[in-house]
Amino acid sequence: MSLKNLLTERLSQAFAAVAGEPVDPVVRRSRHADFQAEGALALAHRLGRPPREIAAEVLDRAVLTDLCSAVQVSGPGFVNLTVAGGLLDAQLCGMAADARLGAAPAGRPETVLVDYSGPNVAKEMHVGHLRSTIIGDATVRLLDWLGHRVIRANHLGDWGTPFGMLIEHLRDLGESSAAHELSIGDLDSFYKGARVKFDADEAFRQRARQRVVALQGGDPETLRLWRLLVAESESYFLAVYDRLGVVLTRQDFVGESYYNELLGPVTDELDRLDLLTDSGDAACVFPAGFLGRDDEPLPLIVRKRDGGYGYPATDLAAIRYRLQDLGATRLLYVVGLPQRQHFEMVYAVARQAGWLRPPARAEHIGFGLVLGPDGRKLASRAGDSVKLVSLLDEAVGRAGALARQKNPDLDPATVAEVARAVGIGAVKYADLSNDRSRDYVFDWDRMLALNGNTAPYLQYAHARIQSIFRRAGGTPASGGPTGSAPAGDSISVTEPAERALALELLNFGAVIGIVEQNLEFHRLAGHLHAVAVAFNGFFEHCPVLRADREVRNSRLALCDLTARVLRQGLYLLGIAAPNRM
RNA sequence: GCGCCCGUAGCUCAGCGGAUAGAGCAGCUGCCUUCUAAGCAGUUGGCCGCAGGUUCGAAUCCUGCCGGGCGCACCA
Repeated sequence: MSLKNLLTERLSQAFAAVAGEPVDPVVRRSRHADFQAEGALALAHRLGRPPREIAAEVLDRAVLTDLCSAVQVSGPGFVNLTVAGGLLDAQLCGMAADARLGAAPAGRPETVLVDYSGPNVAKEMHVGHLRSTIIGDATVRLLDWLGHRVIRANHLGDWGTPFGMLIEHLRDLGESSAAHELSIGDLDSFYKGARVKFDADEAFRQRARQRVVALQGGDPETLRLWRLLVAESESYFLAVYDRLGVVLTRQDFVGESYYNELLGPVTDELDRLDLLTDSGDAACVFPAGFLGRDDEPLPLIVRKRDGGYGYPATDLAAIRYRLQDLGATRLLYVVGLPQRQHFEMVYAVARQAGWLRPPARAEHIGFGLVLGPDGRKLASRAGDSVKLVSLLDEAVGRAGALARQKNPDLDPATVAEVARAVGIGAVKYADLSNDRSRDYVFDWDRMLALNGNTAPYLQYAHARIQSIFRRAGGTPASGGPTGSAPAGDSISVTEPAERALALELLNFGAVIGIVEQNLEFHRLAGHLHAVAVAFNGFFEHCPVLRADREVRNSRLALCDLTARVLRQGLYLLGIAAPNRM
């Protein structure tokens, strides 16, 4: 049990005795002690007694001698709690012996579907896909680690009218040269080539339209060409994901086209349920509570006037499939904030149709924009969106230059490895360390800085620990992302810097539990940063290798535990922790 | 017009009901014969957009303004 819970439990009993009813002691971390209990303040009004008097009586009745080395009433009525060293030691040892580092596995594992990344076939991946891919990846890693059954859903844009134009362009170029252009990742010029012809050439436009009809009609040759486009794009996306270090695989690609045959049946079902309204020849659902301009009810257009289906229909088919066929009880849509209303409407319809029922729920994991230094949406000098691969190349390039400059002793292979870990890690961390719902400013110098709340700072703390173990003449017991339990040396913290580090480390499990619920990864990032800060303080003030044997072993164990927390935390964010840098 | 997100130090951001609002950068000061100074320690800097309200207590909750961004029927 966590320190906070232990303290809460004991204090609850004392508070209940004083108040004559259950009271939350409200235990929090404190600047004035290790923890503080604030419950007396809230109680004062109800009991009509001064809060300090209540706090004093609570302390009188509370059994805390085995948990705290000092307790004190302070300020207007806070109870300040200093955790006993022995308790810290025991907690640290327990944590060190736990492969999960004190993070509770899911109490009730469920099937979670995460919809993220979602690039468009035959189009370049750009910064617009960055956040969804990174946040989705972290979501998948965390929930999977906690023992949930996680289904990764990469909802590719692989269907729709643009494919008429793209397939015709493919035929014009010839399959082999088109495939070549696509396989080298030059999707931009392929798409633009098609676009230019479509805009300028009436004959091409005609062919494109007919091709759309053929595609929707299931013409075998058209489908073959379409599959070629999709397959080439998928290969390209996989290369980008590999570079990014994202766990998406080809099996996770379930594009919009997958739902084509479900569109009719879903529409029929909505009709049977009497949810469908004919509105100007379009088949619409009007979920309650959604109003558009001029206060008219806002429709979700299931079938367009021309008989075609748009993305609302696909999203409805997908949500039904995910709930009914895949059995997901938690649906996470990692999609930009602007689409908030659209998804709220989809969920509302799914609820009205009876598909989305508790305990199943759907959540929009929305996020803001990536801004350039000018405070506007990040764009290239030419004004168009920045290719994701060029962004990653630059990240690795900059990190490599920094690595060579800061640590000239590294051999080229290590530099390459460090450059990748640091460069890609910096980009991901810059994203995940900010509140999802806000826009954030993309700034190379800041995200690659060794100071502050950055990936390199955390990675550096980890590398310093590994350096200690190299010099100690042995490798730390832990190796993988989760690691195994260390040698079993007992930990004993005495110095203030050790205590500060211990208190941060012991917070890991609670933070994981919170992020499991709200998927606010900046809280995990903030925790890891606090751990790294505490470690660097410890590193400065508490020699490890020069200490006497007993202290040395204890500190080595503390170092290993710190490394494991950093490594596991970074792993959950999708970031590598190199052993040297 | 309606709805959503956001206004915290010069800059980039935490904090989202509790004690004197915290980091990093930028500025100023110290610390490398000692486990990676890619570090540490110190210091300067804030009517928490404005105004009401709720509360023993508000940056945090409610209401109304002001400012910025984004959505709101057949493109995804």
